[in-house]
Amino acid sequence: MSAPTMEEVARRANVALSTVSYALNGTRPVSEETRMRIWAAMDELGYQPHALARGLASKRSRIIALLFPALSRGFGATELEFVTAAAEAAQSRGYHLVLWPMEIHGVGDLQQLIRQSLVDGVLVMEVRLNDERIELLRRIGVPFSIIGRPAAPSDIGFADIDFEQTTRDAVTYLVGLGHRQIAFLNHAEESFNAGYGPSVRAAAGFEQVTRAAGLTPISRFCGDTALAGREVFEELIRAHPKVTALATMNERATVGVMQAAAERGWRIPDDLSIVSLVSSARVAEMTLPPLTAMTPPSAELGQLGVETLIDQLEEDNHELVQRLLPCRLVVRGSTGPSPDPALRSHPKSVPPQGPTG
Amino acid sequence: MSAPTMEEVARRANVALSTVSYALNGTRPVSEETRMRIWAAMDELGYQPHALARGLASKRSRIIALLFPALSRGFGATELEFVTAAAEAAQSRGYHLVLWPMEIHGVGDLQQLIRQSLVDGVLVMEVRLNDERIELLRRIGVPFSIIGRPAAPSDIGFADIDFEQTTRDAVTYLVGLGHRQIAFLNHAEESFNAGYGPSVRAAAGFEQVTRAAGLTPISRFCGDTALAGREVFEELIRAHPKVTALATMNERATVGVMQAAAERGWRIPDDLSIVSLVSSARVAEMTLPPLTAMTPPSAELGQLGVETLIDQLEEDNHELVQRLLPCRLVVRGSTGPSPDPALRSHPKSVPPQGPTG
DNA sequence: CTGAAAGCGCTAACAC
DNA sequence: GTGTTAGCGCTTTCAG
Repeated sequence: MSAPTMEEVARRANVALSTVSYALNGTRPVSEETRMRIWAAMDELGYQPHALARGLASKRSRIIALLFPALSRGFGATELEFVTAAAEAAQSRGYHLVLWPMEIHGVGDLQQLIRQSLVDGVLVMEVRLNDERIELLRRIGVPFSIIGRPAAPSDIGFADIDFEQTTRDAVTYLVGLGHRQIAFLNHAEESFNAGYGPSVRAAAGFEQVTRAAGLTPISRFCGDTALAGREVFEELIRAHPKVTALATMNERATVGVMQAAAERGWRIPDDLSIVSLVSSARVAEMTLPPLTAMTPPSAELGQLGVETLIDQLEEDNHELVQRLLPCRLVVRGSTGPSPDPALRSHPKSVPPQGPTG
Repeated sequence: MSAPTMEEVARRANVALSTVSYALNGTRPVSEETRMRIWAAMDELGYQPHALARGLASKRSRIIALLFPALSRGFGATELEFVTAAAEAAQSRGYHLVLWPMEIHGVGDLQQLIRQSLVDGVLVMEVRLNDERIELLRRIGVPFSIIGRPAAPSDIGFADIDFEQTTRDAVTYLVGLGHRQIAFLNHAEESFNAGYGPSVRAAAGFEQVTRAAGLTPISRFCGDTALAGREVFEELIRAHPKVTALATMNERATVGVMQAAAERGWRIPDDLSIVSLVSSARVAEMTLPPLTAMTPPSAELGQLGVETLIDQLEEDNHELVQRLLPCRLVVRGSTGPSPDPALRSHPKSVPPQGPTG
């Protein structure tokens, strides 16, 4: 009933217990013949090494922790894909992935968890520019890699979406469609000020690309809600009536924009083009028309994050991996050639109408 | 630098190593005074028990595995919320949650994983009516609990959405709005035939409630894509032109329905009401109008699943927990009073138009 | 190339 | 109440 141990394997193969260990781990050469006998014994018994015992003796648990902020903003299908990919990558390298949901500021808990010596390393996601967790991890000396980038990532491995490039690509695409007055709807101002990476870097990318194209950058902060989207869009259009295209950072706000546009009698993409920066297919396909979006390489990031970490754990002189991956443009129905803004209808004829009306 | 051990704590508190262990686990009474000394020593040293050593000695790792199908259909925000809740529940009971992404049929891998004695129990999600994993788990003798229900769940703990009740509630709500011709859009026929629980049970619930209300049940299978949604809806309306309300199982199909309705010139909810069965807020709010939906109790399910499992692990004579939780109705903009079907516009005037048009 | 044996840090008898 | 000690199943010296 109980699982076979290495000792039983050794007895059955007529070798010393340690020889089985060596054969299993390749830590020391073992003659072809004995190895065969050992293998045979192992699968006759259905032997699997005991993970805890192995970890205790070797001081390497082969478990890594995925640290993620509990139910935070913007946690959706994209992040799930990421988590899945991370777990699969870990598994395929013989590791396990444990989930540590945790408030960004729950640094005390983190330390406790790590002191339990359960994990060899930590993968951190949703990293802020100045993230307490990074500093703590570094101080404790646990190997870790991160998804996202802190302010000065000089000496840590990371994988991140290239938000600057993504934003540039999106705007370049809009410019290619003939749009000249392009606005950028960022996350809320608080996020930006708090140094939230996507917000800060997308803004930088937008500045660059619009200036490089000889356009005037128009941008707004906007809370991650439909209501905020409506309000900000209304204000934006009043201030810049000639805007014909929008790049948005948040899907809920995007829906608000679409509502507001519809109430104005504007059709998408005929009167207004919208490209959503960083939207998964699942979400982008929920709107009418479906959103042209920059789709994040979630699976690649998850895999890359894990690989980076494991390399670091296994190789002594590993090279530091720092990778930026841009999102892929997926054209759906929310973008089209630039209209002549002067020909669009005016808002006065359509009474404001609630989303549930 | 290296973590303090129990021995150091014992020395510092002037007690035997075992006394520290007893004080820590409450396995044996320890006098108030010594316990205080031990506690003091523990937090002066910042002691945390070594998880692997403890697990090896006690034969209980305090790790549970979450078995989930890798990137399967319908895996989204809802499931993520569930996973997060499960991880939090585990953490708050002193357990860790490891992720085991795995094909439904990768039953051999499951066995290997379990033989490693890494986990005390397994939490299975996305359970099919006849799920190979359940049978294997039972045969191996690992404690487990499940989210979802297999065909004959007589002797295993589970937590599941009450799809029958959920569907009844949704239809009852529509009936209350005056609708009399209500159609049900199930998942694809293959899912149903494969015994996919949500599909089978929601269908049963729909039958019951419509008959009880003296209505004729109208239902269709429908693939989980917008295109399928459009096609099935068109066929449905041709066959049953008086249908004024729809209950749908899948969000993508729902979007297709909304497209098709819009092309017909029908307004939602004025000409057609839609209630989405089992949609998270995040997704339901992406459409225009936002979807009235039955929102799954994801967090509760995750927590319940973990609690059920841990109870089973810790108590000897645990009672079998089998819980069904209905979804909560959240009214948004896609439902309203029943229109007079005769007054709705006819499709001929509006040319068919692609989703990206 | 192989074997013997000393731990890894803790739990749980078994003593007193 | 507390102390002593034999493992848990494996890795890894140290001897051959």
